[in-house]
Amino acid sequence: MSLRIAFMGSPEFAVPTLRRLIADGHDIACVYSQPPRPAGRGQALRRTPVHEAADEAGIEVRTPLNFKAAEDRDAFAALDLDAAVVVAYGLLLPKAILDAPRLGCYNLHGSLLPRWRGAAPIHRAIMAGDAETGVQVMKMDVGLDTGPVLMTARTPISGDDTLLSVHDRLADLGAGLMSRALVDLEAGAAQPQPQTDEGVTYASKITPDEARIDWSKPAHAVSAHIRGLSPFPGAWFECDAGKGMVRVKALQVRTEPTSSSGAPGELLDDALLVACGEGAVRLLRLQRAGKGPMDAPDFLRGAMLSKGVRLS
RNA sequence: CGCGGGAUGGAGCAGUCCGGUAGCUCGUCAGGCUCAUAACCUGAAGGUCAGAGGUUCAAAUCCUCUUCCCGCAC
Repeated sequence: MSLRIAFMGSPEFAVPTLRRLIADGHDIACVYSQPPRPAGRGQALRRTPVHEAADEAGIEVRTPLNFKAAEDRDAFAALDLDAAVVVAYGLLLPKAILDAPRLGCYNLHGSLLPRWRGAAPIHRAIMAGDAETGVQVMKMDVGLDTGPVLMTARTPISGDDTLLSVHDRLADLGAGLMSRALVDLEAGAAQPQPQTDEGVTYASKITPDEARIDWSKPAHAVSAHIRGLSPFPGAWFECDAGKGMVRVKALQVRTEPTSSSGAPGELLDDALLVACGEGAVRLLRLQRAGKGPMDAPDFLRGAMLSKGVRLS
């Protein structure tokens, strides 16, 4: 009861699935991941989380830049696979790769397709205020997240959810989902359903300038924006907390009904209730540049931010 | 050696430029007030100022090195 597979993935999101497939007893012939790159402070070369997990498990790791070279394609074909499992690998796979495994290549994607095809589906779903999202196992074709869907797991997005909470939930759900999908595949019971043509949206990468908070948007939109980017890369604003303008990330937030009104960004009380274009949000957890994350009461002890101050 | 900020009682900060008694807002503990309280009043405990070396009559503060944390960029 096991398949010979290659696992292709890079970030933390993919790790639970890799671990699950190892635990399921599949024959993981090889792990593919993005090559180690200079990253973080100090620019040290860093392996991807999937790379590290594979090393721990003693599985061979390959890190080709792409599959344009014939030798990389041949090396993949030579693995003689039943299937390849792809989770946030970071490369579009050419047809030669997709066709190499006996049963094809299967992708775990963090949205309810065809909504949020592409790079940042979880961020985008929360930022857009979606009430629900999920993970799906899809048989890959040459398009960007366009293949037919085998299995779906759904989860609601609450007003307290952040990128982190939804990310972790989907990563766990996804591991179980992929595990079951492989069982079906092995049994020949999988029935891929083509995606609909309606409701297609694309989840482009988050750019630095769109992480800045726009207080003139309605409260629910400000909240969704903050939560969709928390804790990484972090939605931010600037304010003068006593020593000049400082950059501050908002990590957790709650919309709150308010009778008072103010200019967008204005503090409506002494506990970080911020006026938005419509309604208000209360900041619950924040992090200013150079400091660690902290809850609002701690933040307020050190920062002189009282009613009437304007955040920008 | 990519750029930058930081380490001060349990928490968050000021003090560092211009060396000279360890401060603030909270928390904790004790007592008081109150029908009562996370409110209020009074008092107390709690710090080798990240570590090491140097300068000095004297270092949280100036100089050198080390460790750890974080923001940006990637």
